[in-house]
Amino acid sequence: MLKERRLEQVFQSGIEVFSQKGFHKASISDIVRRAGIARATFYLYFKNKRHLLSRLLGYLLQELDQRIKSIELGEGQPPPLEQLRANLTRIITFGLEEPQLIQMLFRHDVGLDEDLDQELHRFYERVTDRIEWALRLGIEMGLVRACHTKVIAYSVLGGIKEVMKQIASKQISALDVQATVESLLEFGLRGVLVGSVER
Amino acid sequence: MLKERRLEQVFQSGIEVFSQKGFHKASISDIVRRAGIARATFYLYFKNKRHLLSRLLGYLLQELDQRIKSIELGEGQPPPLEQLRANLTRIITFGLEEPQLIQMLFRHDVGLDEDLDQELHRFYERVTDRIEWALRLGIEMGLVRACHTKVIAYSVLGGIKEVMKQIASKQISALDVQATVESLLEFGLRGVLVGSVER
Amino acid sequence: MLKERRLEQVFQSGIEVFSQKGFHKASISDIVRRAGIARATFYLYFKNKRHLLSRLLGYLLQELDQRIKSIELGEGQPPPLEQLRANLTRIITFGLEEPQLIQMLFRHDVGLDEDLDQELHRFYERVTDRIEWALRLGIEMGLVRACHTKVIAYSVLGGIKEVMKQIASKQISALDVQATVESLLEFGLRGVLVGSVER
Amino acid sequence: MLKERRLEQVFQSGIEVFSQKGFHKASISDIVRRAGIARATFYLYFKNKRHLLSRLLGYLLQELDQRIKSIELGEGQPPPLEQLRANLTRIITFGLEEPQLIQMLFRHDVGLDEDLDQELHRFYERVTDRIEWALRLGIEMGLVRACHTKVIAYSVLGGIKEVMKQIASKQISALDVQATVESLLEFGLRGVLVGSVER
DNA sequence: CATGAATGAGGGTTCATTCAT
DNA sequence: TATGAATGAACCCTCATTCAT
Repeated sequence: MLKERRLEQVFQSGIEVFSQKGFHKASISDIVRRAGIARATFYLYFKNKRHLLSRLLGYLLQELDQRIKSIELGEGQPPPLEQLRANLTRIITFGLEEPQLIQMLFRHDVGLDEDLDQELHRFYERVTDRIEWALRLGIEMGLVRACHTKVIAYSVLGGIKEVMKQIASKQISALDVQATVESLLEFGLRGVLVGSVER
Repeated sequence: MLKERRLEQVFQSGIEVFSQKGFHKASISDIVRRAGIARATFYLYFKNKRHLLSRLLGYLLQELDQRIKSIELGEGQPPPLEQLRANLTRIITFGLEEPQLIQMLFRHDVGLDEDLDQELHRFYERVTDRIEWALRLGIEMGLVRACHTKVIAYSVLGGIKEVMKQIASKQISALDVQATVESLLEFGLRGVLVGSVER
Repeated sequence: MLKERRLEQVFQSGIEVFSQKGFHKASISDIVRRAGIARATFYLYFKNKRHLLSRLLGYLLQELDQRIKSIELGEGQPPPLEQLRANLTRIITFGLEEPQLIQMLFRHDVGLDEDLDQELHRFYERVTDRIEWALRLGIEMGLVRACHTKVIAYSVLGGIKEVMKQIASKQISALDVQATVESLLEFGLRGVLVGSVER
Repeated sequence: MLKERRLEQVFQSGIEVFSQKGFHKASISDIVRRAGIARATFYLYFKNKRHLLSRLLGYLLQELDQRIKSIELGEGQPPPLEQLRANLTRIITFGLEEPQLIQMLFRHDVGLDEDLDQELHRFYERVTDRIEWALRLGIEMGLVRACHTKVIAYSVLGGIKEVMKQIASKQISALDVQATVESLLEFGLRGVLVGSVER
């Protein structure tokens, strides 16, 4: 399975180079040099430079997607709050495990390719939709205060993104995943003010 | 004042092109064509392409900075909450007034230039520092719950950034600035759960 | 008029390189080196390599077209035979004057580009159509023997092309244009056998 | 005879690809894909791409050579005219039977390789030499009018080449070989004018 | 000051050919 | 023998920047 080995090398090199230099400044030379292969070999595995980035981002989004599970209600399910906590924990943990992938993601928010832009856009919309849906559910159940769900959803998304970014760039020493998750949860649920009653 | 007129045109063109295409895909041709000047003329006003972006981002950061005033305590000052609300209102309003500048900002978060990166980084640190400082002050005053101030600060920053991004790209119909501001405030102060006591 | 000078230089270099190496083996480097300009300068004048060849062949076909005048009947016109002779003379003379253009033409008979192929095809069809038309006219007038006009037309065309090719490559020492023209005329009109009666 | 089968397949594929795309645009991939063999296998049979074309053209020239027999005089031989007619018939027939080979030939008149050019050049010279020789013989025998034999020889060659080209590309519906041959013969022998006496 | 013309460095991609199995 | 994988040389083209007027 030499071939798979090669592919893995190119993937890894791509992640490193794209996360450090960004798509435009990353040259095929950079990537193949790091992967230890010849220039033309690259094109055996990928149609072109964009194709590699597309594959990498696709993989990343998939991994993230898998870590975000919809809140399920009903008998035998953990309480919603627990499910929320689990989601956050998985995401933050992933950010710690794969900081380069996360950096790569945040360097290519927009503007590379019609298709890629779309894919990213859809991913983020999927996430905000889930958040909004959860908020609406909470409102119906009387747990969540009536609010402008769209604004709050984007706000939540943005908060998580920024924290992930800082974690990925080691600005937050988030070795203590648990504390970070709890901070985020507390903030999102009760805000910063004191005096919120305990549930 | 012909010269200033020229400069203004180039600035405007730069904003438009950079916000639409991003730095790398934006070509000098694009900019000068839109500004109605000759290629070489561009270099009379700017050392190079990055210089223009640098100037534009510098201007933007300055504008943002001006709109974020430190919370001042003491007699004769409006209550802190009011000052917070005023800050948010100014920022959101600015995002509505200058969506292209905001989009330009978010397309160049990182990776263009050592110096530019630094400048942006410093700006965001200044903002988070202020947020952290305010949080700590609130904690001391017994208004704010003890928390991981760094995580919360980034979370707040991220939330505002994301909302600004959506406003700038018209995803949020934030014609009603006030409602958006209140939503953000409520969320940040009390979170989403019901049952928070009124102060 | 420096610009025109430049253009002329590129044209000339293109003719030389294309006629010697053919389109595919000719590199932009070859052309610009010979023209004494920088690589990028080439692209100020031509969209790409094919564009240059296209322009050159277009020019050539136009020149050839101008030298082939339709046989005009009627009072005050030179006799048809004379017009025929004049056409041939102009073409052969042109081949002597511009051997490289002719060689360039014959190196790119087909297969470069859908559009270019079409253009060449149309040119040759125009020529054969004229020949056929002249033959049919001659038959109607009782001057020309009934024959398979299409086959004869292609045969005539081919004969002239081959002679031009040899002239352009100096295989035929056609310094004596007149003799060559007469030979071709005689051959086409009366064939090789003796005993053809004089008209 | 598996090997011969392989070789035959490659030959056939080469003919098809070279005749359709020409040497430069034909890729080894095209050829091996069509032949149903692996890339490297190609190089077991041929030194390189040019080698294949060389072999194919060599074969073609040989076939053509075989079909052009020198005019033999003397007792027991068919009359010269008959021999001429037979030559033409064989050539034209061959063009109908193997149009792709003919197209391949005409796409590579010149400019591929020093050696190949030479070979083609020698072939055509051999043909024109034969034609010239026949013309001179005819002149000596009083059958052929004195003329510039070289020009006429090229003219004859060119006529036949062009007609072959059109036949190979189906532009002339030469299903009726006999008529085409007679047309060519008549034209070459007596030209287009009426009034040539019968021999 | 303003400009159109000119440039060279550099990038992505292709493809004939060879290697290792 | 047969092959898929690997290679490096070469090429076209773009573009930010400078020159000469």
